[in-house]
Amino acid sequence: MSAELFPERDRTVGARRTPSYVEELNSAQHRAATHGEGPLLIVAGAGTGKTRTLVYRVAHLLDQGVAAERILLLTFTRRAAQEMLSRVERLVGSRSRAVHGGTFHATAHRILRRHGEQAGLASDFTIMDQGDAEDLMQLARARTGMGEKGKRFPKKETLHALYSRHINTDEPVGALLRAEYPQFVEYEADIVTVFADYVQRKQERNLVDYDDLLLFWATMLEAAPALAERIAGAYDHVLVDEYQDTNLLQARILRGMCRTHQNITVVGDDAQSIYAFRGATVRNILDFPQQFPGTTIVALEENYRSVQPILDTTNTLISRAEERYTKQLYTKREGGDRPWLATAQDEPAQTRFVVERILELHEEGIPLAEMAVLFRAGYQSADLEIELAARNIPFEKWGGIKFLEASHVKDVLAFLRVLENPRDEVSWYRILLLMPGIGELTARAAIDSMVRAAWHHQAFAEFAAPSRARDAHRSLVQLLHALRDAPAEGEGVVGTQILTIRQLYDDILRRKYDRVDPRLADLDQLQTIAGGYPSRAAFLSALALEPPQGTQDLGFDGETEDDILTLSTAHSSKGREWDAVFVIWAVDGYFPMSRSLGDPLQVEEERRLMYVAMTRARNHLAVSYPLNVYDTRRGADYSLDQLSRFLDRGVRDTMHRVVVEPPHDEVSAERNGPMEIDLRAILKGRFGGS
DNA sequence: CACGCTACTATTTTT
DNA sequence: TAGTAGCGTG
Repeated sequence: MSAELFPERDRTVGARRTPSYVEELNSAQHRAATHGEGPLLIVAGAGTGKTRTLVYRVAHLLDQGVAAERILLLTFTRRAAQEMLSRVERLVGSRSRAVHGGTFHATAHRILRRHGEQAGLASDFTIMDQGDAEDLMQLARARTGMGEKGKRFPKKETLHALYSRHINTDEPVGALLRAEYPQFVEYEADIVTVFADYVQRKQERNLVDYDDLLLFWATMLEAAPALAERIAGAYDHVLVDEYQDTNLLQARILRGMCRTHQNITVVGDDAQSIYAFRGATVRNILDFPQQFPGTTIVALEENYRSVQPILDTTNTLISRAEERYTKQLYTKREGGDRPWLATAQDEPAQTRFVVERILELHEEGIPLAEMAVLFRAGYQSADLEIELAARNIPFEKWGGIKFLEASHVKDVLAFLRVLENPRDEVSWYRILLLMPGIGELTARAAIDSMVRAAWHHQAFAEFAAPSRARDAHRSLVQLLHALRDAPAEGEGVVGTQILTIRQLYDDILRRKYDRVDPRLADLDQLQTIAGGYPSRAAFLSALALEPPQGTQDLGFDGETEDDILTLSTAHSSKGREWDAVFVIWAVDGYFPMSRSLGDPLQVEEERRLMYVAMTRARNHLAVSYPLNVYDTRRGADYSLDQLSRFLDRGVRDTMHRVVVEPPHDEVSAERNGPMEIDLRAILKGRFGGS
């Protein structure tokens, strides 16, 4: 109607599908979404509609006539990228599909595949995930003879972490050693030798690690003007989510990408910075206005997620933090209960509390999919997982041990990798050691002979294996031969290749492991996943950058449930929200972790992590902790735990205290008189058990 | 030289 | 608990 009455006015508003920003955004969100050119910093507290604002901003840019393919949206996780892009599409339709969105690493990968050759990088490089990189570091450690310095020399994980920190932060190795690993300071020169060998090895084998992806991207932007022009020139607007979790290297990339324009939008919350361990620095967001002069700052403070009692608790918790953009989150959401603080006798009691409360809330009509249990570290949910499985409550676990880290999966992938990149020493080594009759020395001899043959195609076939390894050598040659002859591209080829590998490998697996079935099931799953990729190369790259979240044990296969409880590490919970959230193991030494206690900065990060976990809740929040922990690390005895230091007096005052009832079987034992004989303890005793 | 056995140890978080 | 370093045996 009004369109007919005011045709002119309608035209000035723009296309009909234009979202009505004013109606759907509050004034701060609106200001951010419709910001014009120039740097923009959106300081967005938890639950303040950060994603919504960013989504509308992309829509706004499209409406302003910016071509979709000239917008680059960088996020921290794949999930965030997918969610953002699909929400933009829902808002403005398919024209948004050309928006480039992804993680820093995935975007770097795309750019390197396209422009890497002009920077001296072979286009068929293989991406190593963290485990691969550590294995290669181990090789460097062993081959440089540094591993034999006695037990004091850092392990491959430590070496890799140190190397990665160095690349991501630009801090000199010596400084990092003094700050993080004072016990290894004396080995600085040796460590650098190992690093040099690692880098050398990486290049010879045509391998690229996660850090290289970012480093090469940044370097091309900074040191190759013509190349930088082509890379950065592809985009007119760059938007970055979770900016508080970027590191110096990523900041360099952003400066490079915005060298000709200043159209950079970053969104973040300094109170949710939780990735310092991988080089992220909250300074990036605190110093953004200095880095990009003329920055417009917009703060989002109205929380749409949580009820006020939850905000009271989380606001109090984070008010203890030191340096930050001060925000006081508020909400118009009335009512709601205070968060619970549940004291349990021990771990089983805590588990029982969580499960029973989940069932209770479920009875009240909250779907399992709207509930989550969060914890500091993956293993902390073990007891809960067993109980959930026993009670047939379907759950899905995020974070924790990943599918690809399982050694049997890595074994199978090693075969594919060798085919894809015959110089992949790490994978060769892995495969060779699997074979009966081949040990460390034979494996090294085989690799050395391949090196001498310049990794010629037949190099392995020509290797003169010692007699005890003859059979193994022959069957491996046959297998690789068959795989090389197999079609390289087309529907399902990778799955077929895995099937071929398993003709050899399944027997090895049965010999190597006790619990065979779940592992075989994992390989079935790997085969299924592989079926969706057109080529081996595509499959391997995708695995490094987009690891599947499949969990092996205790999963619920068969009928696919759609109402599933979420278990997640606090880290993996970032950016998500649920109706009801449980935070378990709120014990000093667990959350915060004991390892962080020596460093005030790390304790602060743990506090922010607790804040992230607790702010995921919309209506119900329960924090729980067991009083006694049976902990083998502290001797074979129960120890008394202390509540997490983050739940100090002031925070507790905003919460509702609950004490978990003792278990039912003890109650019934009391009814029947004292226990005369403990059958279970006797049985355990037979095996010298605990 | 491979391999099975035992003892030990270190155990976050993610791309 | 699981992965691994070290050791003894065949």
